[in-house]
Amino acid sequence: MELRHLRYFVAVAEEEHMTRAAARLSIQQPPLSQQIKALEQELGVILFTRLGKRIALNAAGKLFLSEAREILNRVDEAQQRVRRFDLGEEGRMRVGYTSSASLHELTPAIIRAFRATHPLMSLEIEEGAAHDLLCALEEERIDAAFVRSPVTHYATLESIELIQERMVAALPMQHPLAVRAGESLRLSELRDEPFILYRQVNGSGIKERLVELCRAAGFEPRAVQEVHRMIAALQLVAAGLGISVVPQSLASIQPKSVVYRAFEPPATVPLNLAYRRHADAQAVKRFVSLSRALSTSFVQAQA
Amino acid sequence: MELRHLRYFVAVAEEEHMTRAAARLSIQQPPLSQQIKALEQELGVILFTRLGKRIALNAAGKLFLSEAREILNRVDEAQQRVRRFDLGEEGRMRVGYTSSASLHELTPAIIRAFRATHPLMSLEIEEGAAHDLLCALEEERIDAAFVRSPVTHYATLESIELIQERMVAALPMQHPLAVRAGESLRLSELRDEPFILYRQVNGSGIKERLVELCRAAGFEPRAVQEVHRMIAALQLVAAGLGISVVPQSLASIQPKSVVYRAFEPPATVPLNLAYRRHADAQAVKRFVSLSRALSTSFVQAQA
DNA sequence: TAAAAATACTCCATAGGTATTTTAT
DNA sequence: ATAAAATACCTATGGAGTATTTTTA
Repeated sequence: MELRHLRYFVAVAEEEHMTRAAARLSIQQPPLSQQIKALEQELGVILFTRLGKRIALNAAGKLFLSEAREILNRVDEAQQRVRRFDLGEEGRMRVGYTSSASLHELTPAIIRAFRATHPLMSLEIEEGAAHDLLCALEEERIDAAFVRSPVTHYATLESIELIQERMVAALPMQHPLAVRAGESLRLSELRDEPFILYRQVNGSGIKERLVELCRAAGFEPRAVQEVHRMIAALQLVAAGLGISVVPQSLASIQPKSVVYRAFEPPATVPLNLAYRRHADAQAVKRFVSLSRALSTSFVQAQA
Repeated sequence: MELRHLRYFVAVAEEEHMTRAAARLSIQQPPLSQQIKALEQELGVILFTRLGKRIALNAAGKLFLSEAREILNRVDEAQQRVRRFDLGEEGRMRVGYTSSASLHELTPAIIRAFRATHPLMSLEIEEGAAHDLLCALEEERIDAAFVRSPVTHYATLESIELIQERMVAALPMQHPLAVRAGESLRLSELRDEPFILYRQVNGSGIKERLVELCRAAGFEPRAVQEVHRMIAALQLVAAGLGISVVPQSLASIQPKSVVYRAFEPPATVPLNLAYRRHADAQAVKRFVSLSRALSTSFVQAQA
């Protein structure tokens, strides 16, 4: 049995007239009669009662008509769904982000824009540590991730840099360096300071960048405390336990009892969007290009 | 698109190997490759990633696979359903009966037997007056009906006589004729008795038969009361308001205060099974032949 | 080099067309 | 007498087969 048989059957059932049904199907009457006959033979069931000219469904035919209609509808739906999926309009998009990425306004802006432009897409969002997210990406548990770290150690992944965000020193109010708030600072001035850092295993990827920057400035940061979340670090800074270095976007979180100073030359950390190199779902490509577009206009708006 | 494309697609998706899939489908590899290509072209969507030898579903293909499987399953189910329906194994069977028919043990016996032998069939039962049931039959609201009346006035209907049931006189205990209980009676002896009859419009069809019998015996029954249900008639007999004539099977309903006497020669009323003359559903034919078989063996068991 | 998919082409099965007959109104 | 379905037969599209090339592991 082929869909042709179902299409022909539905036409005859609806027209109750072979010749009209044939015209509607743009074929001649005899082949239509033949195909209907072939269908009945394959099923082993008579579907129409032929009373001379009149041709009408019998009880079995009525049952089969509803089945045939549903099948044909389902075929149409399947075609539409796969086409829309291919265009990236329909389907599922799972996006992960690290906590520090979520604090930058660009991340929620991208999510909002994607949701608005892809209303049929089911969009799932989850927060996680950079390493966990990148593993999830490789294992196809998510489709894209906003992270601070590079993806160089993940063979199947690729990333684009959305922005380079400035980092700032977070100092306790009573700290000597806090006096000249508003003026910029050289990273090497923090050489002997006690650092509050973030745990590597659960981190967002910023710690590695910070250590890299310090080494470039000629020293190894001395950690007095390691915390899981950057907000916790700011609270410890406010309590006077040490200093920290955080992305600018975090400064708004903890404005009291903490003084922020920019660096000169600037110390920056990237916000990256990671995805599988050979992601074949169009939705991912759309998400990436939308992210790129929004980040570009964001950078231009700042300048 | 034809079902062939879906069948081929599922085979390739499951085998992840064109040549093996072709073997499974009992065709050669090149036409299979062509059909898959044609499918992808018609959809406008690439379903497989070809990495040299490897051939595997991409994201769109995975979506389409589940759709294709469901469609093919649905086609199989539709075929099975219509075949089973045609055999009378599956479908819907709506049976009506008049109240007097339901009181004869044969009716529930037939229903039980049909239910037991047709477990997939949804069997709907309803009680009603003979005329209403026969109209419902003509209008295809039910498929068969147990009635006492003939179907001669209904052009599209036909009926078989399941049994001829004896009628008995129902007499108040204090009635003169009740003295010789156990002995048979001649119908003409009831010539001057006050009859309790059943209303024609809502009746089971027995009243007409009774009037017919009385006329054959040379008199017109004199009705002192008309009731809707035969059980009500028996209650009035018990109360001494008059006499009645009822099918034997009703005697068990009201044994107290009523004396039953058989007729000689016997007065009988049929139990008929009515259905549409050109009913095309096999289930109806099965129901009729089952009823005929059970009634035959019932008659033999009595003899 | 072997194994598999793609390409090129050929063939034939069958869907569909044409002509005619049958049937019922 | 007409209109429609069925039957018979023919045509030709396209699905499937054969031969070959391309590709990659």
